[in-house]
Amino acid sequence: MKNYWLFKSEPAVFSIDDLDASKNATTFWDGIRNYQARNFLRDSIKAGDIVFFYHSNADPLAIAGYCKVIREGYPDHTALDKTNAHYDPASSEQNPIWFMVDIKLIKKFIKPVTLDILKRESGLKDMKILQRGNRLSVTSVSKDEAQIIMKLAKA
DNA sequence: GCCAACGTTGGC
DNA sequence: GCCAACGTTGGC
Repeated sequence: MKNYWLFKSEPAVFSIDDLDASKNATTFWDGIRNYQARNFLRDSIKAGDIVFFYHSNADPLAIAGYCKVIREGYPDHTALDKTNAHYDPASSEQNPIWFMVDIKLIKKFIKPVTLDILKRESGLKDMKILQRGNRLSVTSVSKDEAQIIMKLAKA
């Protein structure tokens, strides 16, 4: 069964346009250093799942498009790279702590679905991203929520 | 730039 | 194992 997710990214660091410009519009989602998000990446996110791409710390704050998971969880090699900002000395090739998936851009929304719009939609009031204080950068999205978001993107 | 919320760290 | 201190996130 196909599941839905939402990944946050600061466009100043990596935007949906950066993804669009990547080879095959595909990237590995590296640098996640939070255990709850790691567990999703390692255990729950499956090939074929849909990922909404959210721009945080941005203008506008919005879901900018969506992607498809084309490779399931595998070790995040940036954790082993001493020169990388996300280097973690506790991780090793034998015992990787951090994981990532590969995603491919499917569609960049013509009109991004802004946070304001999401907030006004009663069917989305339980979305993780709308909960006060939620900082988790990888969250699950229900099928109903996903359908509403898709509809809003076409509106 | 502010600051609330949260996860992590480390002393005890 | 508790919890205060700290660093980070991210909307405003």
